[in-house]
Amino acid sequence: MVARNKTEQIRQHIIETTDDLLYHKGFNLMSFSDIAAAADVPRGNIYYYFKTKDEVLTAVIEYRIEQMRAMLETWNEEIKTPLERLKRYTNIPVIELEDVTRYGCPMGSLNTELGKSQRTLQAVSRKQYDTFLTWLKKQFKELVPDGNTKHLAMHLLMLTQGLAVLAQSYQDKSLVRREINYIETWLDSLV
Amino acid sequence: MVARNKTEQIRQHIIETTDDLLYHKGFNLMSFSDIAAAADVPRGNIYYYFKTKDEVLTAVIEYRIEQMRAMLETWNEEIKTPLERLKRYTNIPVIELEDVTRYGCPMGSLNTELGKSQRTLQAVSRKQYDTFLTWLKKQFKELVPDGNTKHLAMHLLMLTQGLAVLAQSYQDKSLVRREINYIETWLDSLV
DNA sequence: GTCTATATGAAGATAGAC
DNA sequence: GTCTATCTTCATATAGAC
Repeated sequence: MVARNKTEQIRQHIIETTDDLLYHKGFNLMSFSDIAAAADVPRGNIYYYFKTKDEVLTAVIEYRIEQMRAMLETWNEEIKTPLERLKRYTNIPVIELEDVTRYGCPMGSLNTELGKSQRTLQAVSRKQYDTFLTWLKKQFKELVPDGNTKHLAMHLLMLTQGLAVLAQSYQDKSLVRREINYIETWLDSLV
Repeated sequence: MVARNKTEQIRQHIIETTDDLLYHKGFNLMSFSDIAAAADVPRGNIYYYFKTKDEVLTAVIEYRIEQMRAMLETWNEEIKTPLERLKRYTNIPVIELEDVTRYGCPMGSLNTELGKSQRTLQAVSRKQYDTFLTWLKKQFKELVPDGNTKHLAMHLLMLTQGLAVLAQSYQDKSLVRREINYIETWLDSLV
């Protein structure tokens, strides 16, 4: 989605700065004041672009999913084998090591927060998982045609989520590297 | 810790009702009004027992850890082999299936929430993990004396955390059962 | 010790001047 | 379209009557 006029540009700018803010503070501790300050837009103006905080969240999730799809599309083109593609996915926490050990997984931490008592919003957030899962299933289907691709995709996602939770809790980078190695070994064993 | 006088009894009662509340709503969405209502204590009275919300949290975590220690002590006495003890731990999510699929892991979800921008409180919450990890290390030490018990304990904890995150996100009970089976197979393979 | 009333601040959201 | 001033609500926290 390309921002056309000025309103669209500012709206897009708010979405992009709020993306980080949401990751760093979580949804419930992220206020409109925070959003306005981060985007450098006057406090009351945010309401011209978004009616409610829920609407901001939805827009940010949509933006994230667009980014993810573009990334996965690039991987599809540039990485030739499903095994290497799965390893590329697996290595996200290593590449994002600083952020993962500090703030956890952007998808997982948000889902966990919203799942308690904001399930409508959690359903929105969960679409991030869905996007990855669909792609992961395709890769597993290519890698092990006879396997249960749904379970395999879920399993891999689960491993990365558990690792992100503990990596953040203990600020432990070596745990990330170690567990990612295990996952790669497991992927190799499937071929 | 046994509640002696009436003040101690009420304080203890507040802690126990807040334990569930914290699990179901999370820390930042749990208000003093919620706490007072759940414990059936007049709103302002809570401040007679706890000066701040942080203090309530600390008391609840201490209570949880007491409970955990008692539970682990019972397991030590009643379950004879380290393998069976580790499987007993592993099966917590199956036994707590309704809660885990609805609210996630009480330790993990709290750690994730507090880890964003309340790291002092997160350090308090993390002691829950520490308590389990210490016990898990002991069991692995007995099971595989030559293994890296610290890594094994972390790995097992990580698996249960990942499973809780996804189980809650998708409200998926079969995922819990399936993944617990994998973990048990893995434990068996270590012997 | 117990409870009510209230102070204080920050949140989400809105009205309306420019 | 842009921004300020403000409304309302609800949060944590306190003062002080009983």
